[in-house]
Parts: sequence; structure tokens; C-alpha cells
Amino acid sequence: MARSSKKEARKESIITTALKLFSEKGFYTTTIPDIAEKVGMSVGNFYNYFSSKDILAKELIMYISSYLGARIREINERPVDAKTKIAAIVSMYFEMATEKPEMIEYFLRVYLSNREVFGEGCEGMVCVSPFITELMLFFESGVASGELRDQDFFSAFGLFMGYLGGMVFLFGEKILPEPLSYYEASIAENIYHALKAP
Amino acid sequence: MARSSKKEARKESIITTALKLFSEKGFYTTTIPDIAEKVGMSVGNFYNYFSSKDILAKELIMYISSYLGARIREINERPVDAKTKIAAIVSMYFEMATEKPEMIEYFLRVYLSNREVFGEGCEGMVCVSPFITELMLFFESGVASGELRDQDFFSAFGLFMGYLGGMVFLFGEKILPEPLSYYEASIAENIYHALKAP
Amino acid sequence: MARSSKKEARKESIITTALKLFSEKGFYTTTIPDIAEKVGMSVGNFYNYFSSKDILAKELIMYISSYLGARIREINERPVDAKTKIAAIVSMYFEMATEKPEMIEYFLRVYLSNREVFGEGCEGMVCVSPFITELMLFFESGVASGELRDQDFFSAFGLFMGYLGGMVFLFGEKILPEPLSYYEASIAENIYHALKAP
Amino acid sequence: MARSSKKEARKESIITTALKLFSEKGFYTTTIPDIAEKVGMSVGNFYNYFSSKDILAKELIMYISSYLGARIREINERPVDAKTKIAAIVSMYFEMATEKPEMIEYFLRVYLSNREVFGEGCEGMVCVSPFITELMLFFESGVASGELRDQDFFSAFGLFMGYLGGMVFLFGEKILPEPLSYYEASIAENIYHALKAP
DNA sequence: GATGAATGAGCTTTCATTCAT
DNA sequence: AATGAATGAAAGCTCATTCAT
Repeated sequence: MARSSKKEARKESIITTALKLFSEKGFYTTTIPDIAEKVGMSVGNFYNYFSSKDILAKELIMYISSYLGARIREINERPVDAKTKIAAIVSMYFEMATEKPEMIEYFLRVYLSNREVFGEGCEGMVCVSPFITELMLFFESGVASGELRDQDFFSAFGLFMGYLGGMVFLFGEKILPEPLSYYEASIAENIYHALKAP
Repeated sequence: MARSSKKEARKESIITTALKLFSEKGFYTTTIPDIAEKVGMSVGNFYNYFSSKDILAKELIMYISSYLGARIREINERPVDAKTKIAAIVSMYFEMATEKPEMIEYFLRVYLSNREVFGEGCEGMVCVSPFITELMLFFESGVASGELRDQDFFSAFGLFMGYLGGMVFLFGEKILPEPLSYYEASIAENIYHALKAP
Repeated sequence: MARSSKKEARKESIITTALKLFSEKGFYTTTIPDIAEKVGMSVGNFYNYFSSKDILAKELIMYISSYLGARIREINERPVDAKTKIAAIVSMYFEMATEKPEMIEYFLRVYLSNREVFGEGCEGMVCVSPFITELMLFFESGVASGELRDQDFFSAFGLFMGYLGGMVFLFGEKILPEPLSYYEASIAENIYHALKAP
Repeated sequence: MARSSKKEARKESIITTALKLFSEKGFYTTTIPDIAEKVGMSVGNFYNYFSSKDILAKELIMYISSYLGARIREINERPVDAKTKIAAIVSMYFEMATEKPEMIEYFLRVYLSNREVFGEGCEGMVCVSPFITELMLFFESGVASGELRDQDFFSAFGLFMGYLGGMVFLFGEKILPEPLSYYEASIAENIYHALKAP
């Protein structure tokens, strides 16, 4: 147990480090030696944990998707109306982008932009399904309760993810004159207006 | 004159080809030999037109930004209300994404996701300003005429670009069950609801 | 005693497995982890039995040579003429190549083709002497009895081993249209004609 | 023309060098840097001539097979009897093994012993057919003229190649007490006895 | 005796870029 | 303006071997 838990910890450590490096420097400009060195491990040993760079990348996106999915699920389960949930999701997303920017940056800059890497094994949205599923549940329950307009799911999903992603991009590029939290309220409002039932 | 116009044509040909390759295969997986070969030119000669791969990448994004900016300007100049303009912009954007996907894909997958490359020379939004400027003009005139709510520009900009970009991503990943045009109306409506004055 | 016999069994198990893997996949493309895994043993423990990959290789060839030598000795001891012995040797060799191909394949593909590995410790024919010695005895007794022409030993030895080895190669490459046994008679005849006294 | 002939010369130089190194040190223990250095070329440039180590290996065996085939064809065309041709082939083979040992050593130690490498692209005997074809022609014409016994081709082929190969092996291992030429006559005689019509 | 994580040197291959022609 | 051979640094990955447990 000491054995396996130590190995588990080391694996976790690679995940954290790789996430940081990939999201900061990009997938192709981050090398395995970079990662190994920052973890404090030999290059050879890295491959005892992940059998290739691509496989590491795929495990990372699944890790992130589960994490994000869990955060949204938690919001979904609250006994509040859709408007409040929207605000909570925006707030949570921006908080993550501010405090753990690696995750969202990885999602936006590595996962979405490097098809070649996530090709096989991540067809469609498999690698990202926990997160999408939760968003779908949120939307459907809002429609069911009559709060949200019954529209195509992808129109709604694109709005949510594109909008939030776009803001985080602008933030990451240091283009926004204010911190993300500054925009929270107006964005939540915009989304609510866009989705609410007439 | 014949001289320089031939050179200009050759340069244009590199731009077109590189755009296609970068947007299809990504920046790092496209090599200079790839580009040169497809243009029908030697590798050495390529460097007579662009002094490095990075510089080519930067010229490309400026080329795209000008093109997109011009298309929006043309819409801005029409004597119609903001709601109609929104519909026209969405329509134009999706038409481009469908017919000349290279441009928008390049913007989303190469420009937005490879900081390292566009670092110096494209600080802030310089490389993309023609396009942003036009969007800003659209928004300001809508506010001035009382049609749109007076809100932070970036909240509005992020909505526009993030939303449209997100949809094109989903389309590019072949996740959308319908063609982009199918979503046009509902997306324009969502944007209008999000931005309109109360 | 239980101890050491268990160790002996484990060592035998490594030998058998390594023989199979080396002869199938080649020396350099077979790794110690490959062997250890197939034996059901840890990599570290492997080194308690053989102190290096090269040493394992050398022990294998000696193991094979002893085995082959013993089979020929047994034929040598039969009270029959040289012609019959030739047939018996050919038959035994092909039978082995058909039923335990590892041994002969190892001899042909690993031992004969990887000098670097068998360099020191196997100079000349030390690692293979039991087998050669027996063949020499066969030849000398045939000459002594007047059945075989008195010629240079190596001319005769090369004929024997080269011919049989060549056929097994062709067989291993699946080039022979028939099973080895099909050629047995004509090959024994060819060898006999080549060696017999005028 | 100057261009391409210079490139051709450089390619020839790689072939010669690689042949020497592979046959001396083995396929896996010879590295691309080894080859490049000995040719006086950068590692990168090597790949402008051969797109992989495996492909180099395959081109080498075809090069050798053509060469050997041509030498045998020349003998086949002489207006002499089969016995004389056998002597000529043995002599030619041993001369090559003595003066250009790389070729025959490569054939024996690299081609015959590294299936993995010559797998696809060299199925059956495609990579070696010019040489085999000539030997087949020799044999068939000997049978047609009534000089040689009509037997299975592979029995005869294995005798020829195995025997000669075996001798060269012994020679390469420095096991033969005499130079190859010493054995020439007796070997040609053995082969003739083995193959001749009764 | 047994484990398997860890090391580190080295391998094949790639590619932006240069430069003699 | 045009060619493409040449460079060299660096990348991803492998593997025999060691060693703390």
C-alpha cells in the first residue's frame, strides 16, 4: 500500500506539473525532459507512469473534465432557480480560471486546438463528456421548469462555453482591463437574457 | 512592375497555402517543406518571401484580421438597425466558416492557442485590431442609438466572439448534428436578447 | 536441496523462455522485461539468475550445443554404416527444427549472426564445441572405415552444417513449398554423394 | 547533371560505408551517427538520402542481390559444362568473400538474421530475387543438358547456398585454418558429386 | 530470493534555417 | 529569384542495469 500510494502520488505530481507546463507553454513547446525535470524525475522514469506524451495529454483532459463536471453537478443539485445557477456556474468558472488557470487554459489551448493529439481515443466528445453531461442536465431542467426557452441544445451550449471561454482567453491575454470577477454579473445577466423563456 | 507583381502573386500563394495547412494540421505539425512543396517552390526560396515561420504566422493573422474587419465594416455601413446587423454578422461569420474555413480555423486554433508564436509583435491585440475595431464600432453605434444596453465592451465582445467561435469549434469537430446555418437564427436571437436595451 | 532445486527450475524456466523469445524476435528486439514478464518474474530478480543479457545469451548457446552434441553422440554410437548415420543426423536435425525450432533458430539467427555478443568467452568455437566434436567423430570414423573420402574436415563440416542450416532457414522463411521431412531423403543422398569414397 | 551525379556519388558512399559497418558490427549495433560520421556527413543530411534505417537496409540487400546475380549470370552465359560452372561459382563466391567480404557478410549476418527489419517490402524472396533467379537458371540448364540429376530445386539451392554460406561463416569467425581458396577445389567437387546425374 | 521504481546514456528521427551554386 | 543539400540541436522514446525496500 505504501508502494502503490507513493506511486499514485508521483503520478499525481506529473499530472499537476504537466498541466501547468502545457497550459503555459503549449503542447509542442513543452518537452518530456521539461516535465521530468520539474517533477524531479528522470526522463526514463516518466515513461513508467505514462507510456507516451499523447497518452498523458489524454489523461489530463479526462482529469479536467471530471473535475469540472463535479463542480457543475454540485451546483445543479442546489435547490435554486436557473438564474441563480447560471450565476453560480459563471462564478465558479471564473474562480477556477483565476485560481487554477491551468485547467481551463489546458482545455482551451491544448485540448480544443490540437486535434491530432486527441484524435483517437477522444472521438466526438468522449474525453470531455462528464463536463458536457452536467451542462446538459442543467439546461434540460431549466427548460423543464419553464424558466428557460426550449431551444436547440447546441445553441445554448455554444453560448455558455464559447462565451466563458472567450472571456478567459481575453483574460489570459491580459487584454481585459479588469479582473474576471468584474465582468461576472454582466455576463451572467447576458446569458440569462439569452436563454430565458419569453 | 511585372517583376513585383509576380512576386506579390507568389507571396499570396504562400499565404493561401500556409493558411490551409496550418488550419488543417496545426502550426507545429505543418513544416516549411510541407508548405514549400504544396506551393511548388523550393524551401530555400520560401525564405526569400518570409524570413521565418513565426513571421509567416504573424502575417497570416493580420491578413485574416483585415479581411474579417472589412467584411464587418461593410455590414456596419448598412443603414439598418442593430438587430439586423447582428443577424448579418452571424450569417457572414458562419458563411465564412463554411466556405473558407481556413480563416476562422486559423484564428481559433492557431492564433488563439499559440501564444509563444505571436508573442512579440502581436502584443495585446495589435495583430487583430482591424477586426476588433469594427466590432467595437458596431457595438458603440448600437448603444448610441439606444438599441443596445450600455455595458462593458468586453462583456459584449466576449459574448460575440466566444459564442461564434464556440459554434465553429463544435462544427469543426463534427459534433453539431446540423450545418451551421441551421443555428443561425437562434444564435442571432440569443445574442440580440443578451445585448438589447431593456 | 529443495532450495537449490527450486532455483534450478526457475533458471531452466528463464532459459526456455529466453530461447523462444530470442529465436522468434531476435536478440536486440527481445528485452529483459519481455523475458521476465513471460517467465512471471520481476526484472530485478532476473539478475539474480543471470548477471547480464550477454551472459544469458552465452549460456543459451552452450546449452544448445550440449543438447545437439548428445543427440549426435547417440547416433554415432549406433552400429551402422556412415550412410545410415547421415540419414539419421539429417532426420534428427529436421525433426528438431520442426518440433523445437527455437534451438536451431537460435543457433542460426542469434549465435551465428551476433559476433559482438559472443565475442569474449566464446572465442573460436568454445561455446559450440560439444556439438562440433561429435560431428568430427562421425566424420573421422567414416573415413577410418573407408566409407567416406578422406578430405579436409572443414570442407565436410561446412557442407553438413551449411546445407542443413540453409534448409532450415528456407523453412523458417516459409519459402519451402513442402515440409522439411519432404526433402530429407534427397538431402541425405546429396550429402552422402558429396562425402563418400570414390 | 553535376548536381544529381554528385548526389548519386554521395548516396553510393553511404551504401558502401553502411555495408561495411553493418556487416562488421551488426545492424543494431551500428547507429546512424556511426554511418554519418564515417561518410563525413551530418546525421540530418543522411535522411535526405534514405528515409529510415530500415529502408537503407532494404536498399542494401537489393543492391547486393543485383550485384551477385550479375556475377552469376556472367558465368551462366559461358559456353562450358555444369561442372566448370560450379567451380566458377564457388570461386567467384569465395573471391568476393575474401575481397569484398561486406557483401556476403551482410547477406548472411544482416539479411538472413533480422526478419523484423526486412519484413514488409521483402516478403518471400523479393529483395533477393535477381540472385536466386540466376542460380535457378544455372540449375535448370544443367538438368536440361543431362549433366545434373533432376531433383527438387530447393534441395539443390540449399546445398549451394548453405554450403558456401557456411564456409564463409567459418572463415569470418577465423575458424578455418586455411584461406577460403584452399577449400575451393574440394568444395566444388563435393557439390558436383552431390548434384550430378548418376 | 524477490520487487519494480529509478536511472541515464543513447537511439532514431525531425525540422527551421542557411548557403553555395 | 531560385534551388535543395547540408547542418545541428533537440525531441520522443527505449532499455540494460541498479538498488532501496
